[in-house]
Amino acid sequence: MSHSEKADYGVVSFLARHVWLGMRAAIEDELTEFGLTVPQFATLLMLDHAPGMSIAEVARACGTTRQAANEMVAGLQAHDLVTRSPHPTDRRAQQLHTTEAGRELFHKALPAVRRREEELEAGLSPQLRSAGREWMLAMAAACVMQEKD
Amino acid sequence: MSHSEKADYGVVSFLARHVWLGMRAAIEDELTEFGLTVPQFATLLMLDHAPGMSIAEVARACGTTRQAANEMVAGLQAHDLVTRSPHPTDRRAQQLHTTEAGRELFHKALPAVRRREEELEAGLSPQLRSAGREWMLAMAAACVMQEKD
DNA sequence: GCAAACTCGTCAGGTTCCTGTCAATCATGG
DNA sequence: CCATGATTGACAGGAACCTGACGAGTTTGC
Repeated sequence: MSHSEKADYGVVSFLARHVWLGMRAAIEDELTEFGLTVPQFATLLMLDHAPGMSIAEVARACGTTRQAANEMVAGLQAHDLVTRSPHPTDRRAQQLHTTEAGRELFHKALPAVRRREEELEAGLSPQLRSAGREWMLAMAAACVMQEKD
Repeated sequence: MSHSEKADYGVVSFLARHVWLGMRAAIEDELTEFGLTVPQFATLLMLDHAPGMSIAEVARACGTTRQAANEMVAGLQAHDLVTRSPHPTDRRAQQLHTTEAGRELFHKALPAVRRREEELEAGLSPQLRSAGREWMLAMAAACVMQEKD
């Protein structure tokens, strides 16, 4: 009761952390029914919108490292959900593509995740939901600004 | 440029994750000058507002496990920033208290963290900042609701 | 009063992720 | 044209965290 409302007193970062942890637990609960982990789902989300990404690009988009992304993609590859193929022009990089099974599983999992997120936001007004997204987009942009100092 | 603005397309959870990661990197950068890690600072924050908390209470407040909190407190204890003392009534629990050095270090680190957070929010209107907090508080509350199902 | 259920701190084991490094490859500037 | 720097994927090693379990202690319900 008190550990989530006043514990982060005055430190916005920890409030953001609690939101992320809570939402991750929610979508993790949905994804287990599809045999996917949260990072794996994130990778499928990226590859669905931008096929042919490399490991490094996925890592940057997910906010993790190349190694973690590499192991995660290996897991997806073991389940025949994605494929690695040599990049046509860059001989260092590998193109990642979702398989037919990967796309099918992803498009079944995505609605479940979206629905769960909407359930969490059910009690909020459209204005507040929009403002929350606006605030997060602005903060994310401000955070990437500071990285290049 | 594009990896933080459209990558989370439609999935709010990942947007929240990027915000948390960015803000954590920011305050982590400030805390290294004081020799503190982010979880250690979080623990000092909790203990400053509620002295005498137990390990388990700190773990719940920080959104982590008893073991992680235990090891973290051991680190703080090694630097003489907190003390463990037996609980007066509950013989299982241990009371955690900040030492004088712990309070002094914390009250030097807290303004640095606050200032860094304000810098990140510098370009936002007061209304948007307030709305962001309101959205996160509501989401955190909704997430703890779902946990007891 | 007492047994069952719960919570405390702790230990062991395993998983996940990160840092640091490497050869290979691409990009950039003189 | 070529040297320097940056990037990609991979490899080791370690740090941080979690799950599962345990004895000890407390709370709850009958």
